[in-house]
Amino acid sequence: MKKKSVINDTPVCQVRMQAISDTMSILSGKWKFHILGTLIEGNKLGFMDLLREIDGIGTKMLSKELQDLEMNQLISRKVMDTKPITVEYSITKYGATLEPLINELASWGINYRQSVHG
Amino acid sequence: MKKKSVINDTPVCQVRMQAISDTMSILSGKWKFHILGTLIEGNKLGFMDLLREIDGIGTKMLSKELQDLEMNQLISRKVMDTKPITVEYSITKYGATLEPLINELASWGINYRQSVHG
DNA sequence: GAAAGCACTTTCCTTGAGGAAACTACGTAA
DNA sequence: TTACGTAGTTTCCTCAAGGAAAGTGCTTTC
Repeated sequence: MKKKSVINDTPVCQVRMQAISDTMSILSGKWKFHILGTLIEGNKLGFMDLLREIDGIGTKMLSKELQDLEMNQLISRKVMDTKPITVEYSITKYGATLEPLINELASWGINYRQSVHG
Repeated sequence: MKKKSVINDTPVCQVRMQAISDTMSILSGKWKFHILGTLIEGNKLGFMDLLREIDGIGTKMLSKELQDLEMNQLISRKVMDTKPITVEYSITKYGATLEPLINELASWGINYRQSVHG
């Protein structure tokens, strides 16, 4: 019989572990943080704006990641009634709650770089 | 000629974006946060302890992820002079600086779950 | 001397993430 | 009428992440 875990076998740990998996699954992939970060900085942006802002991303991935983020209510998509139709992507109120997390991620990375090189 | 980005074209944004990529690259994969979280909770743990604590992980991935984390100075590996040799994995001082990030990740996930269901 | 525990490594395999390029569709400006 | 800008979708391809299972080497216990 397999031995049971000790540390992670408390309800609080299970919930925490599950929560981390949830968050990482919602924010999975190479581009989500970049898109969210750009939309937090830039307020309202079109598809082509995002394509230009986010260095290296292609149309397929941008389109797919935007759909994912919209599905999870982190960003909103609004089709504007302009001559060549334009789309406005913006961060939602809920998406904005990720700002502390993104800041933490960024500042940890900056410190890491300094401690490795400096 | 390709238009330039506007929002992300400031040095501070470039640095932030790079920092986020750095952090995510160090903490990439399915298991790093679970391993780090468990070691923060559990202090000193052996290979088999971790295998039991982290639900679903296999020996190959555990071994590989532990090597990654050790290489990046986030955990330390100490071979003990016991009869069947045992190994003590523990979080380093530097690895412990990830605690706020992990907490933020966990609490965001918990809030997300509540706001979706509750 | 057989089994079981520790700590891994190796091999083989599948799936999915992600990139490149082409294509759709509509409207405007030159 | 040709080109450009908007906003994507579709197809094809590759590579790396990750899982399963078996093997390695050592030691202690039954």
